[in-house]
Amino acid sequence: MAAQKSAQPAPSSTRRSEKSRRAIYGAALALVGEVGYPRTTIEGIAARAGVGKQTIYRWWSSKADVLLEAFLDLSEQASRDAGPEYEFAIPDTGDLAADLKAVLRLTVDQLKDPRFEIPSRALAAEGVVNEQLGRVFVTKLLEPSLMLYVDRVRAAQEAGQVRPEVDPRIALELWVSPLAQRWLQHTGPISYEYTDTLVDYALYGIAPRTR
Amino acid sequence: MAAQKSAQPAPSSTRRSEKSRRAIYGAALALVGEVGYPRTTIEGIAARAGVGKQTIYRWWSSKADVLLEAFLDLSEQASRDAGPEYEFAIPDTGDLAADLKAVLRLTVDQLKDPRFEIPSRALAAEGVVNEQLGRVFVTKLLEPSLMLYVDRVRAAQEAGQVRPEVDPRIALELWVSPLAQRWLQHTGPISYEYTDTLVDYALYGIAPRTR
DNA sequence: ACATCGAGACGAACCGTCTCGTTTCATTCA
DNA sequence: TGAATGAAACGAGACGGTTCGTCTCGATGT
Repeated sequence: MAAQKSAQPAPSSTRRSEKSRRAIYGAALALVGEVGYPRTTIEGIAARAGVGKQTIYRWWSSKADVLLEAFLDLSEQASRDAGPEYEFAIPDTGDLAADLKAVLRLTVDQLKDPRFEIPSRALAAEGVVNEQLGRVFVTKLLEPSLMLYVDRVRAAQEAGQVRPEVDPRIALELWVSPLAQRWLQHTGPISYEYTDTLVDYALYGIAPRTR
Repeated sequence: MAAQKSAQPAPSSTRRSEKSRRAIYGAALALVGEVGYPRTTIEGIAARAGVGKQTIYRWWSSKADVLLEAFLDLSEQASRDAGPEYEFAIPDTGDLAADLKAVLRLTVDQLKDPRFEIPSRALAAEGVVNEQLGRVFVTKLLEPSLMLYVDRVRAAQEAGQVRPEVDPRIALELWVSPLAQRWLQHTGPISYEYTDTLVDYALYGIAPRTR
């Protein structure tokens, strides 16, 4: 379960200090939350963690890389805390619209949780400009969540609630992307009413229903 | 037409050197294109523009601010080049789906134009993390384009092609946001087929059409 | 034993501020 | 009209401060 290995680091060794690793994660997340991403420095993280700078440079390639792993660790920890065998998934009550609305409401709450907001904003921003990091961010954090929607949409297709020729991977973007963009770029407010509306539009379209 | 005034700067005066301003815009855009945003520095811009650092600090508050105005200037210039009285708008042939698909295809092309890609990526990224700049970016660049969709959707509503209770500002996000997210976060490929599909899903929904 | 550890010195790069003379330009006055 | 004037912006770059990433140090711990 543990041991994320990044691309380049891998100097070698099992002598690595677990205590330092955790202290670095904690310091990085704390600093980003307190002073923001741009003013979070490697030197600051090292000092706060009570660690030599070399210990950071030995195992990570950049500030963004440290924060990415710290955030991945936080996410894993959070999902472990949510229950030992609780696997997050989208409910299937048979009513696709209701299920999607329920999950999106949870997402809205999570997007507003300050514990997640600043680090994920920082990572998303870095990913926009740094394609390599962006791909890791998307692959490890975003894509797994999106696949849950793919599964749920496929189930709905089998239940005849979604047209069979619809591509689930594109369909999910009809509600995920608008929410993501409003959050990321501050292009509009985020509310339960908003996400409910998105689901309705996505399912039934904006054209008149009786053609 | 000229004279963008930023929020704070305003030291005073009409003695401002137009030549320096343009040289700074050019240097900023060139550097961002060549070495990327993070390695573009104020000192670098000043040197490249043949300008003293103070001249930059006098008129702009940050690297992001310089680049934002440079990009705004580039956009204005581009739309002037596109024709003296050519006002960009969404066509209205009476066929909403076709009109949207046509405009989105143009957008796809533009998103892949390297002249725009790197600076707008950099600005979008900065806007994610820097809310103040983000709002200017959204207000001055993004929102005006989105309003064109609002107008077109409203026309479609009057023509009975879109349900009257639909909120046009939310409707447009069904095709704009997915495209924006794929581009910004590299979450998927961008193609004409993709945007065509988005329009179809948005207009008619993903649920079976005959209920 | 030996690689990693905490600590911090080191030069380089930029930061943002601050003088320098120099240039530019609106105003003043011949 | 058209030279002289003076204030503000200008190019250049020195300056101290911060952070970078690299590099020694013993000390630690496995």
